[in-house]
Amino acid sequence: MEKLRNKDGLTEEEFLKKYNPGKYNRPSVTTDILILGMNEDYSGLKILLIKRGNHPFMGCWALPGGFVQEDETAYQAAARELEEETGLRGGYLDQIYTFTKPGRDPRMWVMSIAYLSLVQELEAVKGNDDADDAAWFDLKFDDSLISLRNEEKGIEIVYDLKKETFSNGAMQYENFIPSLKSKEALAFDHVEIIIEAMKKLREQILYNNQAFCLVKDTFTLPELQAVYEAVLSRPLYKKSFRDMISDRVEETGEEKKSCVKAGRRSKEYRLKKIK
Amino acid sequence: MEKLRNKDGLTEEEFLKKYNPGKYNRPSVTTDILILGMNEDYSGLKILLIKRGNHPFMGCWALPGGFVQEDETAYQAAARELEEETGLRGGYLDQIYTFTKPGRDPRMWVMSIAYLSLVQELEAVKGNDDADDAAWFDLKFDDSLISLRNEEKGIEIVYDLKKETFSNGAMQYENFIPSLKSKEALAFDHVEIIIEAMKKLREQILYNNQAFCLVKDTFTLPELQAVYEAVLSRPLYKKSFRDMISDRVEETGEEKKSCVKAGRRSKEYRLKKIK
DNA sequence: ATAATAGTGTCTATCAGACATTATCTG
DNA sequence: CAGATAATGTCTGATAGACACTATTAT
Repeated sequence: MEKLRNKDGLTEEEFLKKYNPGKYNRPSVTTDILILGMNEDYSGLKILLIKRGNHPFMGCWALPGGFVQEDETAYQAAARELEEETGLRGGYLDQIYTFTKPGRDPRMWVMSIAYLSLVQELEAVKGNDDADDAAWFDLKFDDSLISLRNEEKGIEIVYDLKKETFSNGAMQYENFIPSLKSKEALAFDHVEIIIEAMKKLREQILYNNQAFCLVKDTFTLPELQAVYEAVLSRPLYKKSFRDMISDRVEETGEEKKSCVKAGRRSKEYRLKKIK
Repeated sequence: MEKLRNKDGLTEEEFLKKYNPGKYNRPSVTTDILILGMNEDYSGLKILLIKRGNHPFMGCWALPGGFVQEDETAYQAAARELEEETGLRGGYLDQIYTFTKPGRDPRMWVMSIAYLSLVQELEAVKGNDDADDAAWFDLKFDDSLISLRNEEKGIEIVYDLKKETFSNGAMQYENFIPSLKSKEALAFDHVEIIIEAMKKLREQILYNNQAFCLVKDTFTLPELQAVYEAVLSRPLYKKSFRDMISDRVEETGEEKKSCVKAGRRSKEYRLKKIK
C-alpha cells in the first residue's frame, strides 16, 4: 500500500514532522466546577467556593478550577480538581458548557469548560495553593434571584435575575440576566456559569437520577423530595412525587429513621438495583 | 479607595503587566459543526461533510470546522464556518459538547467545541481552502448503526453501533461504541461527535422547536412528522403527533399543497407566533 | 373502482396536580 | 390530648399509544 502524498508531495509522517502548530494563537483552557451538595438538614443546596488569593479578582469568591494539562482530558482535570478540593473521587461529574467570550479573563485568552459535580455529603474543605480559603455557601436560585451566603463568615453574594425570553427563528430561549445587588461579587463570569449549570440541572433532574447523587446511600422520601424541591425551587405534591419515584426505590427493610422533632418516623429507602 | 496588593506587593495593574501566560502549555481550539437538513423529499436527514485535502486523514470525509480566533467566541467561529460552507447565517446553531481527549489530532494538542446547526434547505456547497470537496450525505442513525452515504459520489461510510449501558453510582449512561464496517471512514473522532450530537438532538426535539428549524417556513404536517421520525428513527402515531403540535402551528389559510403521487392534498401550516 | 395519502374520532392506560384522610410520633 | 410529620386514597384533566374510520386525490 503506497503512501498518500499531499499537494507538497509529503507523506503523513513527513507532514507531521514538519507541521508548525504556531500558525494560530492558542487559548489557555481551564475547567471550573460547580460542586453541589445538600445542606445537612436538607433545607437547601450548598455550593463550594474558593476565595481568590491573587489578582485578578483577588479576594473575590470563585468556582474552584484549574488548567487542563496536555496529557489529560478536561474530565480528568475536573476530577483532579474535585479531589483536591473535597477528597472525593468517582462521584457525579458531568460537562455543562464551554465559555469562550474574549476578555472573560483579564490576564489572557482563557476558555473554561464548566463541570457540574453532585456530592452526597459536605466534606470539610480548605484552601490550597491559589486560594486563600474555601467554604460551602448556601445557594438559592430561582427565576428572580441567585444568592450565595455563608453565615459563619458573614458573606453574602446576591444577584437579581431578569428572565428574558427571546426567539431566534423557531427556537425560544430563556436567559437570565444577573445584576449584582451585594457588596461582594463572584469572580470572572462565574455567575453565568452557575446560571447555566443550574438551568441544565433543573431541566434534567426530573428525567434522570441526579437527585440520588445528592442524598446518602439510604434516605427517606421526605429527604429525597427536599432535594427535588431545592433544585427546582418549587414545592412538589407529596403523592405525585412518591408515585413518580416509587418504581426507582426500595425499602431497606431496616427500621425507620428517627427525626429531629415531633412527627411520624419515615421509612428508609435505597435506590433500586438495575435489572 | 486604596488598591489591593497581592503577596508580592503588586496591584492588579502591576500584576497583569507582569503576568506570564507561558506557564502552562496551551491547546489549539477548533469548532466542528454538524450541519443537518432534511432530504428534499423528506425521506431522511442529510449531513454536510467536507473531504480533507491534506494530512492528517487526507482524503477522508470530516465535519466542517475551523480554529477559534482570539477576538471571537466559539459560537462566532462556528457561525463564520457555517456561513463559509453554506452561505447561511442566523439559523439554528447550538453548542453540543467539548471534546478533549489527548491524541485526538495527531498533529498537536487540539480541543474541539462541537456545534449543531439545523438548516431549512440544503444549500449548494463547495470545498474551500482546506477541503478538496464538500457534499451532503444521507445520514442514518439508530441504536445499532450509523451510516453516511452519498449516492452520486458512490461513497458510503458505515459504523455498527453497540449500545452499552453503564452506571456510575445512581446515574445510568448509554454509550454507543462505533466499529467501522466500510472502506471509507470519518476523520479524527468525528463519529463520536456525530453520535453525541444525535443523542442530544433526539433527547431534545420532543421538548422544543428544533424540528421547525428543519422544515421551510410553511410546511405540511406529514412533512413535519417526517422530520420527527427521521431524527427519532422511529415511526410516530399520526393522531398523537398532531395532538402534540396542534397548539404550536396554525393553518396558513393558503390552499393545500399538491403532492407527488396519488392521495389527498395536505394543508399548509406555519409556526404559530408567540404570544 | 382502487390504491394511496390526509385527516379525525375514540378508547385506554398513565400520570401530574390537587386535596382529603389516616397513621404515627413528641411532649 | 394537641401539634407535627409521614403515608396513602381518590378525583380530575391532560396526554401518549393504539386502532378505526372518513375524506380527498391520481390513475
